[in-house]
Amino acid sequence: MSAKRAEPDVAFPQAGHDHRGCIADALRLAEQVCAERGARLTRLRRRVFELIWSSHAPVGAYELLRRLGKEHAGAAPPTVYRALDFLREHGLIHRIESLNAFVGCCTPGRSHAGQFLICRACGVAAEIDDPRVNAAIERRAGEMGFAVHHKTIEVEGLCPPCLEHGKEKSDA
Amino acid sequence: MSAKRAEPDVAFPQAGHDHRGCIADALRLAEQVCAERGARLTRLRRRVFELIWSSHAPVGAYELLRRLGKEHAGAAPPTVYRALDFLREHGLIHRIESLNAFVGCCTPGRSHAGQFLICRACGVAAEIDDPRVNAAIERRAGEMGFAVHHKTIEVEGLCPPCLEHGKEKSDA
DNA sequence: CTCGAAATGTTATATTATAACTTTACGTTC
DNA sequence: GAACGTAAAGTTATAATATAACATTTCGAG
Repeated sequence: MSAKRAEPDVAFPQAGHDHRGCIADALRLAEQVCAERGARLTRLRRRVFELIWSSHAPVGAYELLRRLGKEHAGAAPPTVYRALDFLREHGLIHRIESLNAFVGCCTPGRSHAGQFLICRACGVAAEIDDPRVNAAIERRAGEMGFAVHHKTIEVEGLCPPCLEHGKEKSDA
Repeated sequence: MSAKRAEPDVAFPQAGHDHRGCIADALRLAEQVCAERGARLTRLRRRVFELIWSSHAPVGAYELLRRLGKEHAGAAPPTVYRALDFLREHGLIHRIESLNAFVGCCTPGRSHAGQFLICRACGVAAEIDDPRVNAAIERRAGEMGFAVHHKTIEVEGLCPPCLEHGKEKSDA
């Protein structure tokens, strides 16, 4: 289904990358994670997961609801939020606090600092998990006697393709 | 009015610190910044600013509205949001994305990466501006060809006093 | 098959934020 | 100091995001 992704997909996708493959890979990983944990990736949860993965740009809960509603009668806000809660509990997606939106996790089961570079032109969020950034934060926190529980690192700016083409608001 | 703060107040306040002094200092700095910029720190804006500074814990817009409402007839959401917009434009406060809340800036006019350590027990947010954290992020972004525009760095955990006393939900 | 727990459906509402238009305040010019 | 223009604040309505609470359905374990 997919030839790419020998390594975690941490870069910004090139135009015309094999996105069908991204989705398939993500779904396969999600199934694997859920199987290991005995978590039930139901039809609804899987569908929400696919909708989130339909692009590399974070999606809002109500946008998911709109997309879901067309095929799923009786979908209401709790429908979506519960699926999102499940997916987050199992590390399959992340919430982008600065956008009130959700994006697929490229490395479920792995580290998980939750660091993102987010393009303000195309909306794409690239998950990075830079050990130097983590170390710098842990170090400073340690110096101040602060016990770190969770980090939110969201960097807004322009991704390489958008910098080059000077384009606005397309999608990936 | 205040003896403390020869240096920016970047640490977690000790119990019983001179908070009146914090407010007075913040207000003085804000007046200075506004004067330099020809910005009008009106009575309303000043009052919202004081309310934000009434603690070191970020405050929600509607909480500000409730506090304001007791003394300011006809206060409505736009009243507060417009004041918040003004204060943010001039770098006098920060928005904490992960809390949908606002907190005073300790170093208006200065650098401004907007990095916070936020205690999940007492709610206090300490603004740090760690050059190593900044450098690590800039470096990674540079390697990826990403042009950084704005960083959101919010670290949740336990501050030293709360770690020691194992206490919950007081305030500063 | 039955039971119990987990998932989902359903209705209502809380919380956060902004749009759009009106009125008031206030500095500037004459 | 009167007239004007702009910035600020008032006012009403509504958009966008999120959760509470209870009913029903699904589904696997036994």
